[in-house]
Amino acid sequence: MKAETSGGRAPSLANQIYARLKQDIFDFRLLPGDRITESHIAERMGASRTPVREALLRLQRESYVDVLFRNGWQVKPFDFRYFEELYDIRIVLECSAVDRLCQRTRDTATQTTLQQLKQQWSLPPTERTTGGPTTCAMDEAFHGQLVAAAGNREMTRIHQDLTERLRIVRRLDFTQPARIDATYDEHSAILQTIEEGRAADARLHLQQHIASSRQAVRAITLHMLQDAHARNQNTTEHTAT
Amino acid sequence: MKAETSGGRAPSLANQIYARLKQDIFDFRLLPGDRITESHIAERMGASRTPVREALLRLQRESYVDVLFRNGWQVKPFDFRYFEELYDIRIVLECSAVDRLCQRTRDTATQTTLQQLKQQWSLPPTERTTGGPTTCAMDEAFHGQLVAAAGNREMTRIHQDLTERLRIVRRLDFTQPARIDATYDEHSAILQTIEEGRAADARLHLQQHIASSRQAVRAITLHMLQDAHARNQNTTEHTAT
DNA sequence: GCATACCAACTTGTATACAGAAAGGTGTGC
DNA sequence: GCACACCTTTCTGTATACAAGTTGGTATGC
Repeated sequence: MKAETSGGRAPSLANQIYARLKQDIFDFRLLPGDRITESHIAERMGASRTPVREALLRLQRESYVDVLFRNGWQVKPFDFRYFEELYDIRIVLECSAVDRLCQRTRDTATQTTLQQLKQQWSLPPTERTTGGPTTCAMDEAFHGQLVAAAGNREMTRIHQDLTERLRIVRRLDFTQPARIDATYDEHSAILQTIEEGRAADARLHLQQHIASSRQAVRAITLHMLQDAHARNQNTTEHTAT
Repeated sequence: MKAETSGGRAPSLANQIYARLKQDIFDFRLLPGDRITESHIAERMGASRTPVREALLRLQRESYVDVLFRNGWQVKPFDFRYFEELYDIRIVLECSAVDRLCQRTRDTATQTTLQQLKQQWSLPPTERTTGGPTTCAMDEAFHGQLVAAAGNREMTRIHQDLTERLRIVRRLDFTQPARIDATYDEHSAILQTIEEGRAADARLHLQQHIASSRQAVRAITLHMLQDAHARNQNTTEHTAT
């Protein structure tokens, strides 16, 4: 999972800066709409502009930031339609993966994967994890493994990409205990229907599962964003003068 | 369609170099497996290493090249499975788009798009274009518009990305007159079934259409590649000594 | 007091310089 | 003749210097 571009070596400065910047965006230290410059980041990270620029260009290609011609960079404003579209693509990709899995229920590798997942998600309520971040990572892994099991490596890559982009809003889904419980139940149901080869039902379960996550996230995101904005205005009063 | 990162301005050196390098790969001037260095490209393009590096990093993220740690760059070897996987993802995405269009056949915008496409593709054999590159571009546009009409901008973006990556092999499909004729017929059939709201049939038509393209391309690619390798060995005899 | 033109400070885009590391050739020991 | 070690070359990764251009403020004219 340490798939850096340089291979197994120590991550390059550019990669480190990339990760830190992304984390800053995720943790709302860099707010959507904020303006930033290469020099400031370079100074803050204790590096030169070159690796900073490389990181920013990568973040740009991943739609996290925009460059204004000779006028600095901007953290991309939140676009709810964008995230909902990503959710829809997830539904399409994962449904196709489920379809394929349903056709191959007799395949040994498929069975193994399904058994492993079942063991992880068919737990009684008392043994379930309750930590938000942990559950979030587990949920990501579940959907990722489902797609990966279908065997299309490139589709898996695209799905990982979607997962990355959605993480910023998705983890907010796992702050409510009710949603965590629902996740366990829904995952179990999905696995069960796949195992029985009922493709149509499995698709439906999956579709509803993802849709409800999307629904839950929408309200929370808006709230968090307003909160972060309020906090930001309290700490740094650059509105005066 | 001039969507450069810098906006409406003159394309930056980095973007120019990116485009030229990609064209070199497409035209088999850079063969899969070839080793290249930043300095050589910089010299050949009359620029410094900085924009060359930016272009290479972008090509790397798009799976055209790989970087070998402090040991140059390599044009990625042809991976047929990779291309077939891209074709499969196209099928999944476009089928979902067709599904959505079938649900919205009464929508005015949908009808307009369908009518436009129909006018373009429901031509008698005598009025059809026969030029390979032209037909290829038209085919790309057809499938792109189909996805775009479904309304998911992000899915449209991913589909464009797939189209870009597949172009290197896909254009080989339109060198045979029989395949061009088949394309016209198949596109007409797809549009007709969508208009009639027969989702299942439309999916089937589309699926077969893309699959046959994939099939046709496979053999041709292999042949072209061998050809290019042979030519390369004749012109540059770096095998001796 | 208002509008306009100029100027200075920043910012990105590009070029160049330097450092660390890998590969391949060369020479030496056997 | 063969193997191993060293060294030179070369290449990427990073830092720094320079060029081109935009923005915002200030001063001047009206």
